[in-house]
Amino acid sequence: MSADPIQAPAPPDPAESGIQVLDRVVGLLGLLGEASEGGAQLSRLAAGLGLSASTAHRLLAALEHHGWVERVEGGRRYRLGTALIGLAGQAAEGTGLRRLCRPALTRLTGESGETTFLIVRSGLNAVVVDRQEGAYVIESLTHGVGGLIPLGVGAGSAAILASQPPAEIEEVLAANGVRYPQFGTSGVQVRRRVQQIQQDGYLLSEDSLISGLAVLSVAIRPAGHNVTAAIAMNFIASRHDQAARHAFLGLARQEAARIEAALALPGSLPRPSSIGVP
Amino acid sequence: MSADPIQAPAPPDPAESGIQVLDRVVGLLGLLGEASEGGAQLSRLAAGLGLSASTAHRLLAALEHHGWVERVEGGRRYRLGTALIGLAGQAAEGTGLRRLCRPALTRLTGESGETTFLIVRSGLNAVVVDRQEGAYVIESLTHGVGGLIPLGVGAGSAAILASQPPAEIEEVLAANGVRYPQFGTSGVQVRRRVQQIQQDGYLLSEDSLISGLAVLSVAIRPAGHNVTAAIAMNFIASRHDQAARHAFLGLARQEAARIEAALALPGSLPRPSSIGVP
DNA sequence: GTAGTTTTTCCGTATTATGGAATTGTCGCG
DNA sequence: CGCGACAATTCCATAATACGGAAAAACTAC
Repeated sequence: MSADPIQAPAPPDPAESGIQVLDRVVGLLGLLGEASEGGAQLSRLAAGLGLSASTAHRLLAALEHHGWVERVEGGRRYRLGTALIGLAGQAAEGTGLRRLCRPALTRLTGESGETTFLIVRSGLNAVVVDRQEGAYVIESLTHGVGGLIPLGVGAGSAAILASQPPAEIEEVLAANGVRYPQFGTSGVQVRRRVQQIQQDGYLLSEDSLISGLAVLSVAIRPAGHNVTAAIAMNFIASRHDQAARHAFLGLARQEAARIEAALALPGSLPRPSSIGVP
Repeated sequence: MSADPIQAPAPPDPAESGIQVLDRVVGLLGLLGEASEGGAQLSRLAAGLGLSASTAHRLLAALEHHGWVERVEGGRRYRLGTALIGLAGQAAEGTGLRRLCRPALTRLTGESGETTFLIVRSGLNAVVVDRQEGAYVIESLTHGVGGLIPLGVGAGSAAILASQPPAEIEEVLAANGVRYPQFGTSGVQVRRRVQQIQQDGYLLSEDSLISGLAVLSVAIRPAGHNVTAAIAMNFIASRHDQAARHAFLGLARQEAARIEAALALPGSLPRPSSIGVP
């Protein structure tokens, strides 16, 4: 017999890691993240992952014990816990990138009065690591720190994608293809934009997903490291003329260059201080 | 024999949850969070938790697979991964509190030019859920979004503690007692401050941990819910006189009241929109 | 070039998580 | 107000899972 009739040759599910408890926990947290507002109920979660109710319950209880999951006021529904926020803070600080870039973001927001973002790659997504609010809050910009965006969608995210090696770009495009339509774009569009960025070294676009909103982004590509991050700005198109926008672009490129230079020096990342507590 | 000589009666470690893989993962991530900058190496992590090297390796590999852990450039050291940042963003948005409070923070920062924080309880800690940067960046304020502070230390954190039921307060004070000295304070001081807040309903202090830095905080105590959050402001004392500080306090109390009112209405939390992507 | 340390892989074992079944709790409807 | 249906929780025997010792490989230091 050429094929073993009983033992299927272990189909390697890309979502599995070798430790199922972890896979399941990750799955649960993922579902909880999607579940909006009122939280998710046990049975849905269990069904969503193909778990028995008892297993789901046991895992959730353990997660709750660690503060990774909370029960919504009423008592019966689950939601992501605040302990995760703390972990993430440490993760964001971990590379030191946020600390290094914050002054740049502050300066950019100060000069322009617009909202600036620091964005980093995370697998197939880009994640907002820091954000400085501009003078005018743009209502539709709901992506705060921790916001996830498919790699390629949006200015900063596209800039990061554009600075990946070609093979990597193709992989991402293939993997994210199905998600693009949900975000009002397409693989073709993303590819075009990426090429544009590779050519120019930046993105400055008047016609973002939201009409009247201009976007701008510059990738941060330090020499030695492979941190691929980007600085992005979103602003109301009508508030500035083309000259002003190009001025902002210049500032952003300057800040990016400064950060790249700082990263080139070993030990450049400033150390944290533990006092000064709100 | 009165005591069983072999089977110790399962000493219930408060850090254990019933699922050891999870406990160990939490432990690993905790250590990784403390490990600064260059990351942590496998052997230290394993030793820190009393694990065999192989177990630690297997767990870390699985975590890396999920993006919860990354390997620092060189290749051999570990650090927290960006996927956690994404999770946290969802956690922070989960309650809807951040979305609800952001306009308030923006207004407060706009009026005062100072940095404002939204802080929420997380177990024995308070965690910074949102932060709006003031016009002047105060260098020593390193606590960005996700920053962890022992409950009772710092203005916002103390305000949250003060709004807990008395028994709870005692528990927290007992548990956190040993940590206070590390943060330049003491259980006695914290208790005094908490009583002050309970009496006044707010905290306005000129003598924070950092000289020349004034702090201000107001708890958010919605009627039905038990969300205990706080708004805090840190500002340079010399930039304002006492009258101005009291004006800011008034604004903050007003915003807190507005938020409490909004929380009282069911369905008050605004829904997220998925467009508007940096 | 060699000795020592750290990381990674392998694999038999027993500890651990599993899920079916039973119990308790909660909600909706007659 | 009480019954029926559904969801959550607890219990427990089972086997699948994660464990860690040992050996190999990779890397560092000397």
